[in-house]
Amino acid sequence: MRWLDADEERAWRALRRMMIAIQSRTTHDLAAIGLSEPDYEVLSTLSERPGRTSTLHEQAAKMGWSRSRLSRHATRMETRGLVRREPDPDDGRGCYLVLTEHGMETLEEAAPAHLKSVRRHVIDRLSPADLSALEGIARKLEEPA
Amino acid sequence: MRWLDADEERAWRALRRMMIAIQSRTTHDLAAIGLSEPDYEVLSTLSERPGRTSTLHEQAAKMGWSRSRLSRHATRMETRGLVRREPDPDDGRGCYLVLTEHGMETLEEAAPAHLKSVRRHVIDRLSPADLSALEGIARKLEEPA
DNA sequence: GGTAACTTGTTTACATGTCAAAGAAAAGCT
DNA sequence: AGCTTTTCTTTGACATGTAAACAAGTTACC
Repeated sequence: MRWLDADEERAWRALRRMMIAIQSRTTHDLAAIGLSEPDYEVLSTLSERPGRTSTLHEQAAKMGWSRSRLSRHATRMETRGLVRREPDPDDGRGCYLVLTEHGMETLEEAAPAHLKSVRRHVIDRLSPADLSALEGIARKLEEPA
Repeated sequence: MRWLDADEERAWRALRRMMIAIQSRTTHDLAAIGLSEPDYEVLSTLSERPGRTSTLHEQAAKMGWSRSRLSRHATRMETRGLVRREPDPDDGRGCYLVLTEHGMETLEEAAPAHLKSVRRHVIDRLSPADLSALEGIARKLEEPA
């Protein structure tokens, strides 16, 4: 068993703290405008679809969520008027998730704030060289297996 | 409002996917030996203390948790016999959290598996140069403000 | 057509986190 | 000392995630 040497240990700890910091800061900024990170993700991925619509399972797959999670979250967002469900005429089991007008307006209001948050906490802290290095490293780490 | 250019956008997306991947993989590996990420964090930070002990609020501060969260988590870990509470003789409000023998054994069994997981998903995927660059970038991003 | 196997979305039971407020104890001030 | 404020832990109410079971619809294969 080879333990982490000092460099590896420092890098791993810094990485952990970085992930927690980014997560909590962007979440906090979004919360200030009444959305959670998952809310924002649903709204933004849905808005990129033709007709602002997608079946639940397709949407869940695209976001990497369980169907159960999306079903629950959709219900919560539905009660807030951000999305609505519609039956799928081609598949009696299925069900479309549709971004409502209110959902679209909410997203359009939230997007600049979220962008500002990402800039402030991430992008604007790094040089172009850092950013490019980070992208390369992130790609190596996100790879499956 | 300045939007993200193509490079920034790619870097941000890669970073998000990276964070999710690391999180879910290390969590998954720990779960295989019966511990959650928070469990492991409590056990390992507690084990580094003299007497394997710490007051709840000190421990919470060290981990960056709310006291409420730690109190609940400690209760759950207590029912599993991993830690136990002891009154603080110097402060009637306070309460020590003590790593039990079973908690220590569990940690000693989990540590190599967790190390292997970190190596496999992070450290061993990166060159020493990458690792050093990552540490520098992470330090910039974790900085407050 | 008929049946078995799979998909899709929901739901139940539970794990885990948050916030706010309660209760007890300590510290600070006069 | 006496009173107020703070600190520490816990708890109630609730938000949100998972895994497994379920009902209903679709598909595959004979």
